[in-house]
Amino acid sequence: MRAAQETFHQHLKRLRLKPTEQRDTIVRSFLETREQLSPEELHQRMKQSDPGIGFTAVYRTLKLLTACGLALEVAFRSGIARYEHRYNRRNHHHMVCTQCGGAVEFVSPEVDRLEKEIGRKYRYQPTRHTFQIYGLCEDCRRKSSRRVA
Amino acid sequence: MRAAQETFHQHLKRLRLKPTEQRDTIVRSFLETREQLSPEELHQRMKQSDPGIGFTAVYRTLKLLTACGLALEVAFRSGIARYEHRYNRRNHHHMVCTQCGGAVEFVSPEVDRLEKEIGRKYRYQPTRHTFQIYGLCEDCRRKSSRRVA
DNA sequence: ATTGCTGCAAACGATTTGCATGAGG
DNA sequence: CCTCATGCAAATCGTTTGCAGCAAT
Repeated sequence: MRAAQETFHQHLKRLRLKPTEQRDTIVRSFLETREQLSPEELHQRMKQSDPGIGFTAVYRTLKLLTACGLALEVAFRSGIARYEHRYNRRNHHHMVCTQCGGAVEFVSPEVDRLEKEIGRKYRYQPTRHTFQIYGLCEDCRRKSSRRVA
Repeated sequence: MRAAQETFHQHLKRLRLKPTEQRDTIVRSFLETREQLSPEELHQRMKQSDPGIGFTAVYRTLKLLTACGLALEVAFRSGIARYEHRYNRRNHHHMVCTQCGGAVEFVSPEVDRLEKEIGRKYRYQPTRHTFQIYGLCEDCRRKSSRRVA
């Protein structure tokens, strides 16, 4: 956590931006949360630590976090951005339930291998990828089959 | 193509909706196009076949096409929806250049295998997935290294 | 002092919806 | 006829930006 904050401050310094109370509050809130958050949710979550903080700061800080690699955008539904932090987190992916919106994480080294392999083949320099599986989770499957019966 | 239109009409019938001139025009235009299209682009493309068609019909028809499995949403940049048709198309993925926005297609049977495997493991019933690789294409890499030199 | 930061509200772009009119069964 | 579809314009949603005042160097 210390280290991540350090990374963030380095990034600010590089861009000649200023470390401020609000930015630190937002970053701390963000790093503390294990799940993915929409800007909206993060903003809500911060009402406790500092009720005065506005959307603007949240959006701008998430952008900074993404730029320095501490946050990753994972778009589950198009039109709503979601972010998750990259600090102390294994490289993983999500399987998302299209009914209830819940998600489970899974790890698959093969996907990283594929990224490199395909990149080489088409002469791209790959920097990142998205991989998400959509479907019905067990609970929702049960519920929907019950509805039919 | 015939078959795809048939699928679409079946879907309309199921929902007690009406097959109309405009819907058919939009579907035809969409199926004829091999690349992914944003609703905006599809709307433009139809100015030729029927200049009177509005955004609304395009958006609504794309939604219907997605619902009956003929269209797939592939979100390259968040905030702009893009659709590609699933008719007579191998299951493929995209590698997208973050600089110029260009994309190449690639096919990887492993990804489909992974979908099933992970689904089984976590007791999901997977229906689809997204997999995209982002990076720099050869041209853009050359250009950006030249700029440094 | 200077430069950048903030929250607010207005602006924005993509998508959706309400409504009066027009087309399909 | 009755229902649904259409195009338009207005509404909406998430996100971005301009601005006047505040805070950090």
